[in-house]
Amino acid sequence: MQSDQLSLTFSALADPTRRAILQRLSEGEASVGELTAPFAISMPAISRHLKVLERAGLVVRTRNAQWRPVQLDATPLAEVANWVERYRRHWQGAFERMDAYLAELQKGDSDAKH
Amino acid sequence: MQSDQLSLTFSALADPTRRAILQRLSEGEASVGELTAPFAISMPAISRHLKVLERAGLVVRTRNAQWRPVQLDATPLAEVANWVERYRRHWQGAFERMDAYLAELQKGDSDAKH
DNA sequence: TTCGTATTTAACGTACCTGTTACATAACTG
DNA sequence: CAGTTATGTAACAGGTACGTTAAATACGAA
Repeated sequence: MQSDQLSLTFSALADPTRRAILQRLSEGEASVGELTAPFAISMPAISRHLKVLERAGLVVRTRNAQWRPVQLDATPLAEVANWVERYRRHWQGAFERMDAYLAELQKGDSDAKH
Repeated sequence: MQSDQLSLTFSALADPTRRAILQRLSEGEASVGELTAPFAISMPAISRHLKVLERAGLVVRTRNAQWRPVQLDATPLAEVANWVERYRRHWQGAFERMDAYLAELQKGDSDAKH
């Protein structure tokens, strides 16, 4: 019951096979067979992954004779980038605190040596 | 069977309730009860959402008497930002093509009028 | 210790996810 | 048309996700 675009996109991206498919497609369109080859799973399984990606708007499928070339459509990723950017200051803050902590450790360390 | 960090993070983010929890936590730590209040679901349900977020490394839980304050840890989002950035040129490309298409439509339009 | 508050865990139901194999469909090819 | 190739759908199984209510646990206070 999660039909909003962002949820759809995130759950599509949650599967490593689907992310690998997107990466492959970032180098150019491919047929279902070509997309299946690198994986140890059956073509129907890939076909379903493509269906998920299509539903999330991450790929588009055209038709060329008996092939159904698949193309990347990265548009929904803009929304993801947008969403995650709102948290940038938080993780940067965390990294800075980590740096400070490490520096503090270092300091305590050299203190202890004297 | 998806144990890599990125998959864990994406699936944690795939749920709107969990994203809302993160947003709330971005304003400061909160107890489980405080996190439950805005939602129409039970506290056990929220507790399990927190477990998912914790497993993904997105929150940390401490202890304060009978409360278990929850804090945001946005660190895993850095990896998400990193991942999605690799596709920026693709969605920007798509937007540009869209612009070009609209411009073309516009042009054809005014041509037709003359 | 006993009670009240905060939270987690247990047990359960329902639905979805992801893979499989077998079969169906679509389009080219002779 | 009959055969081949490419892909999708059906039916099934096992695991996971997410919600519920009831019971257990942890801690503070009287």
